[in-house]
Amino acid sequence: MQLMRLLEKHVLSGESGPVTSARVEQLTGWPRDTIRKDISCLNGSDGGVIGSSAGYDPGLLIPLIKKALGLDRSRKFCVVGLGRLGSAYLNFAPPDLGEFELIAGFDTNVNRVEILKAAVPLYPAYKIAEVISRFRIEIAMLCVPAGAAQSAAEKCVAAGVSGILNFAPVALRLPAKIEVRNLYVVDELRSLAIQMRG
Amino acid sequence: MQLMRLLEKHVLSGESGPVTSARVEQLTGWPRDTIRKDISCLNGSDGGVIGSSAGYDPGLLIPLIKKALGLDRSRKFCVVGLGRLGSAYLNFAPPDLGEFELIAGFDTNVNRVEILKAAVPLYPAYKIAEVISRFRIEIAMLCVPAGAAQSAAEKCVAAGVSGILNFAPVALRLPAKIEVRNLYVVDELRSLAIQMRG
DNA sequence: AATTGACTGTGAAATATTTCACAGGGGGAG
DNA sequence: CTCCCCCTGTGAAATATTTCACAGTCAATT
Repeated sequence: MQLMRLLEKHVLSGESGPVTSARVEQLTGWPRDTIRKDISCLNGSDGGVIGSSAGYDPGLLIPLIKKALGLDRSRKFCVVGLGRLGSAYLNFAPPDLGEFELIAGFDTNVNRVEILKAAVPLYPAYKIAEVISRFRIEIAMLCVPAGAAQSAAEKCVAAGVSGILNFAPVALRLPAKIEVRNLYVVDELRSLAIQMRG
Repeated sequence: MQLMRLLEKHVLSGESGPVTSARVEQLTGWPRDTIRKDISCLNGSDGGVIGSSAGYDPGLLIPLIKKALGLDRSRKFCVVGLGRLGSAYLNFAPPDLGEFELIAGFDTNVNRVEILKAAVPLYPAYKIAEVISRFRIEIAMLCVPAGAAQSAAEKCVAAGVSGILNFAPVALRLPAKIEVRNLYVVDELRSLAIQMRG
């Protein structure tokens, strides 16, 4: 009932025309029954129905999914730590604008801030508080080294960020109301290895 | 029953002495009951038991989890595409050796291959087949641009790779026996936003 | 205009997972 | 030595999810 959150991306994958549950199964590996069941949750209780005998119209389906998941408004985010990982994401453009908006990049190394080129302004780390609160940035992508992660996260939170995408292999300790999502590459390798064992 | 795959990392998080299910709950947010239940699956049918009234001994628990999940042997992997993202992971050292072993890096840009410094040998892309099969590399971290992902993946697979960690925002089409794990940053942002909506 | 085929919608059945509740058991304090 | 408290282990109950089966619908084709 909630995997449909991930559905979107694949449906978006550059195809046009209606999408069938069977096609989504091909693309994602999730059973078509589950997909239909999930999508059917979006059907209005008034009997309004999304799919037709031709499948689903992405132009109709995707906005509905987004609304259901609360992804129907833009959120501002920033990149903290402009090492290789962080700077890789500076050039990252979300596929359709209006969902997430990259506002700024930060690094303690003033040289980097001055030298790097990016489509958004870069600031030295001491301006984190100011910039985050000025622009009302909601999300921080944390790309700093493990040792710096906790304190950088705390700064962001103090400045008003309420969600963190954490690339540092560290379990952050933050107030419970702050949402954290960890992207540990080792864990992804592990998960992959487990799938492969099957 | 299978979330214990993710358990490891947090238990590993640099503490010594026994770990209780309540502590794991603090660290991970997963309910302690679930954790106990999951771990109890590892208990021998002969009545042998892992935990004690003090909690779990990580030195005992972790190897058991690894064995249960098939993570008790080393797997070789390589990085394909040495742009900012790929080169970021060249310096990436898995926390405990013996689980994953980085063997090589590849890039189509011969300059990069020559200039970049890394702890492992770097090769031009045309050597992918040779190197992967020579070293029997099992996993490829795919860090190439979206447009190059499909063909790079096919090369790796043809050379013998059976698992791919895909960082390119593209749905790869590969034989079903190949395990693919996609790391789409946008999707992670989305998941985070959904959690935040709660 | 009727027939065929492919697709969705959805209750009901089958599974899987999570939560509960409580029976041990061990360690430390007194 | 005994009591107390905090732990695990685990069946059973409560939920949640997935799978099934099939009725209903649209579109294209003859």
